[in-house]
Amino acid sequence: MRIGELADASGVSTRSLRYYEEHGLIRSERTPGGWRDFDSAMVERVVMIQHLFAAGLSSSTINELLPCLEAPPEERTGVMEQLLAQEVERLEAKRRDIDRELDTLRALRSETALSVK
DNA sequence: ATTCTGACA
DNA sequence: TGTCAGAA
Repeated sequence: MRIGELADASGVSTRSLRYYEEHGLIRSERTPGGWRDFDSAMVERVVMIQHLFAAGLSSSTINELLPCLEAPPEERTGVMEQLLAQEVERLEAKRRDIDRELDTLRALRSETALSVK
């Protein structure tokens, strides 16, 4: 299938599909005319990648994760569990940062409110 | 009409 | 990531 068809089938823009390929997340054949030719089975893989990006993972992390997700459960090593645990930790740290920022802003706002009255 | 690459008021 | 250009 061509890139436009894959885009329609997966809901991922052609721009993103080319980006995925640039970063080695997906592969494609080329027609004599130079057009990308994807296997229709690529649809689910692309959707998976989209979800991982939405979770804030980097393309390099996704690249490490994909082999694990596609390998049969028996062959899955602990790297997947380790990577995911690491991402969870990263997001929790980010949340703590945001909470800190909220505290300082709320404190500043209450001070400001008092002086304006 | 569709895709390709490269670039960004 | 969108989008536009210029070419195929």
